[in-house]
Amino acid sequence: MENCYWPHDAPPWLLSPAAAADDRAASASRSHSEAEKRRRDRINAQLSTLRKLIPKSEKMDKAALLGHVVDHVKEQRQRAKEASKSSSSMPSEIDEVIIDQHHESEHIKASICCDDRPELFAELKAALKPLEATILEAEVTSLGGRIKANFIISAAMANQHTLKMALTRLLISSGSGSSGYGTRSKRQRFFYPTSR
Amino acid sequence: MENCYWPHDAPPWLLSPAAAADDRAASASRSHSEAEKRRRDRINAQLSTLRKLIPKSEKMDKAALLGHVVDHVKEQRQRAKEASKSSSSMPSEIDEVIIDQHHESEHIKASICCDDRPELFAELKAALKPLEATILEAEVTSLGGRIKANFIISAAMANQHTLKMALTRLLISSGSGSSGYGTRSKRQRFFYPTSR
DNA sequence: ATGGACACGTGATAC
DNA sequence: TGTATCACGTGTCCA
Repeated sequence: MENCYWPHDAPPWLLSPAAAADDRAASASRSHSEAEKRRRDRINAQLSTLRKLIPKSEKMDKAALLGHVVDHVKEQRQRAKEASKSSSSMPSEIDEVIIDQHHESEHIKASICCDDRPELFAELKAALKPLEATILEAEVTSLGGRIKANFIISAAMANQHTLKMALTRLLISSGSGSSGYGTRSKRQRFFYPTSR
Repeated sequence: MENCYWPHDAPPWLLSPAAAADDRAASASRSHSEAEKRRRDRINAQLSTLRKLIPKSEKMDKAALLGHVVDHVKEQRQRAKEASKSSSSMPSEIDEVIIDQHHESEHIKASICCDDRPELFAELKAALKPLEATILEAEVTSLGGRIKANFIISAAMANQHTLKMALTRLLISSGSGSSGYGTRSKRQRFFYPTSR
């Protein structure tokens, strides 16, 4: 820098000829740096609000902060997945049969939710037998006399309706009380929590 | 830049005297810019992994990306809060009474989980009456014959034990089956979902 | 040509 | 001292 003769200031003996060009260049440079500062401020503002959201992130490097942010997002992702999984595995008060095929594979996700009764497992097995469907995974959760069964079944997509029919039959026979397992109180026994 | 005579190269006629200083300066400047580039790369790497985590963020500005990241974190935080709240408001199969005072305030969080029966509300009210405790909030969730009641009570901390005794008495009278509401099956009816 | 977004090199500063 | 980070101004490309 010290070796430059007139890097920024124009020589005194010529002013008018290139003065206009110099002025325009200086103005452009000024607005350019100002715009760049505004951009930096926007980024740093978001970084600052991220610091408030992440615990113990004061005194952290920018890169370290962002690293903890990615960890935080991934952790929350995992928690959400587990929460939704455990929620979907819990029986509700609503009798239902859900058939779900996805991923273009030959795996069918089936779930049934109904009142529990001793013979249910046997009936379920009998209902699935004629479909020649092999059960890949099974998860059964029972709470307070209600039962929720989630299956992953290897079967052709054409069997979806048959499967749904078979499971729905179990629902109906459950509601008729024909099993003699004992009729439970018919009053509403589920209230959604009052919000706040 | 063009006005500088020898901004980076030393003049040919003097080499030895300040050459050492110039070399050290050049080396320092090089390592400096290299270190700075490494720092930028680290930050941009985290930014890049954040882009993979946030949907539809491929064509986004850096500042816009970070903005969406803060939104994402806030949303997930809210979802986690609601999920944990709705989870804690669901009755489990375990009879329990929980008393919890926090925040150094005079608010006591109390919860009871037991079999449901018609007179439970009245018994609860009767149990709370002698404590002269005013109920600030009440949230009752009932599922499959089980009930979970969460209260926020304004009472002195000294009453915690009395409150716990009163609520535990309700648990015991529930277990004795003296209410004649009907004895439910004693076989285990709750299985935790098989992991994975 | 005008402004936006990015990477770069540099001075300042803290440990 | 060197070795980190940060903000700044600039060059450059793109719409």
